[in-house]
Amino acid sequence: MASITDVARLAGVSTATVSRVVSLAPYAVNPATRERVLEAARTLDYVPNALARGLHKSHVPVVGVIVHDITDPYFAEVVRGVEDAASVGGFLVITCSSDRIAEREHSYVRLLRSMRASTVIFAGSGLTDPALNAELAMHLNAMRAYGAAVVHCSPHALGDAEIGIDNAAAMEGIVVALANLGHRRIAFLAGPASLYVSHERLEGYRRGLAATGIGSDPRLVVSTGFNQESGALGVDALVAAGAPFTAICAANDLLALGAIQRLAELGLDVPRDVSVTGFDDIPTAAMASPSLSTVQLPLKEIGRRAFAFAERVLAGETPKNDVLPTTLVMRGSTGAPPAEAAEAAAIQRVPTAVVA
Amino acid sequence: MASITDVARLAGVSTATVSRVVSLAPYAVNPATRERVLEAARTLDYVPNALARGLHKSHVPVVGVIVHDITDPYFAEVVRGVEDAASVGGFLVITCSSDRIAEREHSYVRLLRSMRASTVIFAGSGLTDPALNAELAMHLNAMRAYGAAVVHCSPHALGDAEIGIDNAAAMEGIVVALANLGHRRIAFLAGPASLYVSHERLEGYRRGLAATGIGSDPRLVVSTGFNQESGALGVDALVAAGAPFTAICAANDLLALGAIQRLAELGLDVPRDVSVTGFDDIPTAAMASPSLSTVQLPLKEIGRRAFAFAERVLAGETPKNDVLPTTLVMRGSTGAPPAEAAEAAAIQRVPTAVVA
DNA sequence: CGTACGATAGTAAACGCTTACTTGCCCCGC
DNA sequence: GCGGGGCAAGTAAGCGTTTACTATCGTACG
Repeated sequence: MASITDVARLAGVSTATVSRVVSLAPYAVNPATRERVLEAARTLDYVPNALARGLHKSHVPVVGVIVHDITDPYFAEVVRGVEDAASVGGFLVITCSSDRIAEREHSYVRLLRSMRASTVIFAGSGLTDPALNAELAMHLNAMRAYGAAVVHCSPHALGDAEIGIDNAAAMEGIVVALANLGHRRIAFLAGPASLYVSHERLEGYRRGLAATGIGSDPRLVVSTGFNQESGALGVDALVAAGAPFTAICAANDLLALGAIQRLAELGLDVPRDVSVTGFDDIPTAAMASPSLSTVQLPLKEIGRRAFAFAERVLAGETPKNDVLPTTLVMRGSTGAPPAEAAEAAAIQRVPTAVVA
Repeated sequence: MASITDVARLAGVSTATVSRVVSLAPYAVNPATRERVLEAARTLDYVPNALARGLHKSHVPVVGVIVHDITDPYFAEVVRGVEDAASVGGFLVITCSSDRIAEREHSYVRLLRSMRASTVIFAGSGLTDPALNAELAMHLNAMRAYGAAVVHCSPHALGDAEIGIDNAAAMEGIVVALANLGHRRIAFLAGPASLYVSHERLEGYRRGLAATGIGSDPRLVVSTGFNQESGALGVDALVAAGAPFTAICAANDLLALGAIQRLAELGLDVPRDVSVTGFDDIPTAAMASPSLSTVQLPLKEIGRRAFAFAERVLAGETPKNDVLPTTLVMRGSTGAPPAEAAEAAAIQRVPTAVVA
């Protein structure tokens, strides 16, 4: 492994000169000398040591992205966006799947700090865990102290996302759309209460109800996980609660997909018997059947912007926070509620199916 | 940012002692002293600088995973497996989406090398690009020279995967299964010819045909991309080729899913008119409709094993290569071929649909 | 003709940590 | 009583870069 010293020796110059040419420093180097250095570097297959460079500069061109689970298409998209933006500047992207476990999130951030990552992006929502958030704050401040940038793509303990979307407004929109279709009994699969984003989306659901004059029924709101299985479980909980409903509004797509699956198992047709909506518009949403009505988030763009934001912070600027637009996309999983009689029939059918 | 010097000063010991306790070195340190050091470290919120440590050790606990696209569930699963295994040892995982572009792959590996990553795992198949492979070989050798481990999860230019599956055998199995269902005209969506894995799967297809005494028809094999859109395009190509078929065997799930979609648009029912099979068993495969018959790969396990393999290499051992088992899972997208008449009808219907 | 300045290149001091070597003690056995 | 051995801790030499200072050489200018 050739080092800068070897290159310097071969080119017959000092290491300072080599450094100046290979690191593209804004320092005048005689073109002839420069060429000689480049030639030597090529001959020796010299690749600068980023660690040594980082040791000196106090941080390395690495951005850590904390996600809940890279296997969740939502996060995969965001990470891809970050990667695309980061790679043009020669930054590497570290993904950290926390599984929403405070301890894992904390230890990942610590690791990122020990690596002197130049930026950490929280792709998912923050956890409502005071102990974690205190620890986190310490690490993040230490990171900022050595010059790192910190970006959130979702609400978190310390406030709003630097790059985000208006969760409440979007959710309100989809509830209103459901109401416009004629639904009055709209259930809500709320996601984990331990996530800030769940609260925002629930708030949007409530606002949607209020905006359309629909009274809220606590039996129609169930707290869940954030994956497909939770969607199925959520439907079971709703059925067990006993309050009739003609639509299910889920806090994310995975939940909605799971709900549709369970509904089918219960013999209920979507959207004939029950309409279902998601949130996020992950790639699968469009290709599921029925295709899912949902709110489309510019996931990749969020990732790209998050990195761009960090880049500006690293450059010493103080960029403004950004709220990206979302768009409602109504597909096959929503329709008018069944006629009064049909509705009653559908509801009655449920208990039977559950027993079966 | 407290450094080891600060801790040493506060604890009233030398930096050597601090290093010995915080780096868990196998060196006797008086328990009382150790406690004093730990206490000082805690007070100062000291986190060791991994760069400095790595500069000395010649590599850092970072593993780079080269994938084709992190957004592809196949790779997301593998990466997650690597991450799970890596995180227990305090390793960080860098994901690099190459999009199967030689230049990107090359530049990612170079970046990983400059960061002195301790291991690089190629999750996807190698590209059949001589220039790239030569460059790659250089970097990989340099990395091995500083102590890094290199692992492949798919066939590549230099040989078999250290951790892999038997692509040909698995593909042969699914073709045989189709033949057992009664299919004799089985088309193949082959994936990109630029990937080694495509060749292996094609080979399996051929073996399956041979094993069941079905003659091969070149019009039934079409080279494609590796994503959903390519699957749709593949169906179009097959239709254009004009040779009748009752089943489509795709080189991966995404392709199969795209094919099913296109088939539906052409008015063909799966599996009544055409059976379709995939390969990989990504999460979506089971929840698509019809659910996809495919070959299940232990994706996460592959990731875990790949890291475990690397870990052993780093420890100086020479682990054996591993071929993981795959399992055929027949679901809703496959069935018996249509009766002779129905088959003829289905084939006849195609051209019309294409025109429409 | 002396000087100051621009253009280049070199010197050497960090950056934070690990570790081979050295030092200082204390205790044991002859 | 003293040499030797073992435990603890310290010293200091790197690891590969960057960069603030210096140094050198012409040359243009007063």
